[in-house]
Amino acid sequence: MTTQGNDKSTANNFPAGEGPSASGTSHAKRGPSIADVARAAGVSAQTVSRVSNGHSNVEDGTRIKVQDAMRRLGYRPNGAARALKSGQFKSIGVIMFTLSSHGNMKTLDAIARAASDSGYSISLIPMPDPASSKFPAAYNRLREQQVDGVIIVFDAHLTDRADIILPEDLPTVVIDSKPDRGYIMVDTDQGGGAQQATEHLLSLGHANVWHIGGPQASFSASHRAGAWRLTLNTAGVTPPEVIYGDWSTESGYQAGLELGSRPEVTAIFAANDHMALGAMRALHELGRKIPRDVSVVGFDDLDEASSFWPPLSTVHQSFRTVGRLGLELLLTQIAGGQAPDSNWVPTRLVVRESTSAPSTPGG
Amino acid sequence: MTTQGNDKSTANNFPAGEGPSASGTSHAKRGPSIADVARAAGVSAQTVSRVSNGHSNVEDGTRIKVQDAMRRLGYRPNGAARALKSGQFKSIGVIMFTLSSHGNMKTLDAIARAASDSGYSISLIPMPDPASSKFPAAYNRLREQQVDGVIIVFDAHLTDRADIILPEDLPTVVIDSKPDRGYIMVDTDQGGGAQQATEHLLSLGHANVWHIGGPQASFSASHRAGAWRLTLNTAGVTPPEVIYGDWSTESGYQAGLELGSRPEVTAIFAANDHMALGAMRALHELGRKIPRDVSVVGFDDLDEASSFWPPLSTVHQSFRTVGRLGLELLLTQIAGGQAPDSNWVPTRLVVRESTSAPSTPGG
DNA sequence: CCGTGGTGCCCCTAGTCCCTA
DNA sequence: CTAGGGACTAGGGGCACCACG
Repeated sequence: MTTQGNDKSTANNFPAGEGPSASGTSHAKRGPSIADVARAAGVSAQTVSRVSNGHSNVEDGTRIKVQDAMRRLGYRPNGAARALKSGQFKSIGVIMFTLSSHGNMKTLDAIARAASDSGYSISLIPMPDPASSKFPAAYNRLREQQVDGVIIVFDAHLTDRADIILPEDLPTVVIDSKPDRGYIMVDTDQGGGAQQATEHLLSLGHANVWHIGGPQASFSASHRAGAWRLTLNTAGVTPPEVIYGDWSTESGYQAGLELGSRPEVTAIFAANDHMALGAMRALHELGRKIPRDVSVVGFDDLDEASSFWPPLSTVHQSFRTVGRLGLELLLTQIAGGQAPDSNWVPTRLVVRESTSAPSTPGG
Repeated sequence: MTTQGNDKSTANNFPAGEGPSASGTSHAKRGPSIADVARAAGVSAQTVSRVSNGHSNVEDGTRIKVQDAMRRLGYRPNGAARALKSGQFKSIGVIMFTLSSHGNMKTLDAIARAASDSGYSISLIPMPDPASSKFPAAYNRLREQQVDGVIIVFDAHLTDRADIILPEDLPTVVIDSKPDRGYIMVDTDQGGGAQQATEHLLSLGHANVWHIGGPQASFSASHRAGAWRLTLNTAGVTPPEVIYGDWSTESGYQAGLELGSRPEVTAIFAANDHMALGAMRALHELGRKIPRDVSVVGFDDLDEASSFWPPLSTVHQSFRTVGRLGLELLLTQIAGGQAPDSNWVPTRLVVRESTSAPSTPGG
């Protein structure tokens, strides 16, 4: 008789007379559970579970009764309980260092959409501090949340990550241009893009191509610079010295002031659109016409690039494809499959009005 | 011998003889549980729980033993089990319509950082389709994930959302400029910003200020246009007709071509920086000097705005503050508190080089 | 053999009980 | 005797497994 429980509210008797419901957790509103639905439909909880998971061996009449009860009560399966039972949460963690960059945002967008399509949700962990010391903490937080896998988006701006160690017990995909250590990586084909840009300028008749590089410690930047150098060498041209920026428009501006003051400079390949924008501003100020006096090519193809003055010729990279592919590779791993280690997404040169043949013969 | 368990791991005998551990869920790698830690440390599971939750009544020696065992085993509390027990998952759902806008991204960044600081994680649901029909599905997915609250970021670009109904049983904050229906909202003070921009141009001596507006169905856009109109009226100036764009640089370019061809136009206030950029491109093409012939003010203060040609005077809005405040209001609700309905975050005018006094007397 | 109901367990923590100093 | 601290138990919601008609 102690646990008589003809309805739900029973199942434990309180020794002290106090009302049980007023104990602390008043704000945690719990929705209807599988048991409530079962009671309302006049079936057992297991049958409700079967309906909810689309199992086949349920009579049509029963199924309809149950679905009706679910709708009436506004039942939603409890993901936490499901995760506890199954060990899978249908959720993936995304670690990002900053959202305030065009590429990261696009990538995140693509990951989120692809995940949503696959029935996964995204748990986002921002890492304001690129210090590797904070890294394990982020990983641990994701593990606590029972994520099934992790995508790490290393920012192109991030420089020092030599000592970041990835745990091996959680499927992981890294979006970054540093293929080693045996993890799965995806990134834009930085080298291919830089080659396209450089070849474009050479084919227009420029005798040489100057390069405004990203920070030397950045892998994407060094890939771009390396391919630029190789392309020039292949064409029999001696690469001039690189002017290094830090990806910002301001650093591009500084580099532009320096290059613009040298009359032999007729073609500039900037490692990203922001620096290209800054360089163009410097060229404007120096009175050098674009593209008549100097041609400029960027890298990224920002949405605004077509509205720069003049509209910027640039290398388009598909962050969408990178994000989608990253998720795909992660799901493959989660399913226990083998994914290829290094994955490069091709770029596309977009020619606009910041490039033309040189008006004066170079050199 | 089957389950001999001479130590505490016992407590249940398996009816069928099968080994219990080998049952089916092979792919779901489960980490060490509280029981494993307890066994390793030679204490009970409850003591481990107390240590892990920082309760006070644990002897120092015991605590250290337990923490040591945790570290050795790489133990992480299981968030799903915790959520199941407590009803709170320390997780916030964020519904966004697009990440591909500067403002949304900044806002998300701010929300994510603030949430992280408060020990909450972010579950991101993208809504590619602004159709309201998809809306309940997104909400349901979040509810399944046991989120403690929801932040909805309505995109400024989104037009028709008349029939989106917010559930009442989950704390919700809306980031948008449409204060009604009794939900909690936060947004930039659109009107105040537009007023600052307009007053700036008037105070420079311009006889009138033309406006390139955002889409008419956008609340932020109509707030900005309304305040611009009111400011002109207050100054005794009859507002000219608005040229409507769709926030894109291209639409700004079109508007710029139209306004730039009219010699009486000496001052333009564009409803966002992208349209201002497009308009400036049109003015360049038409040969009208900025700011000598025409002054231009934008709205947003994009990072690149200082590198536009010329550097753009614009209204700075703090997405960071909006995001942070939104999260704060949500946490207040989750804690059962009362949050103010309408919250406006002030703007700041940033004067750069795209504005000056008119060189010729207007009109 | 199919459809249904009953039981145990996923992991954690609140509350209570019990032991020791 | 009290007080402090460790151990035990009971679910929280859902689903795999078996038993049963």
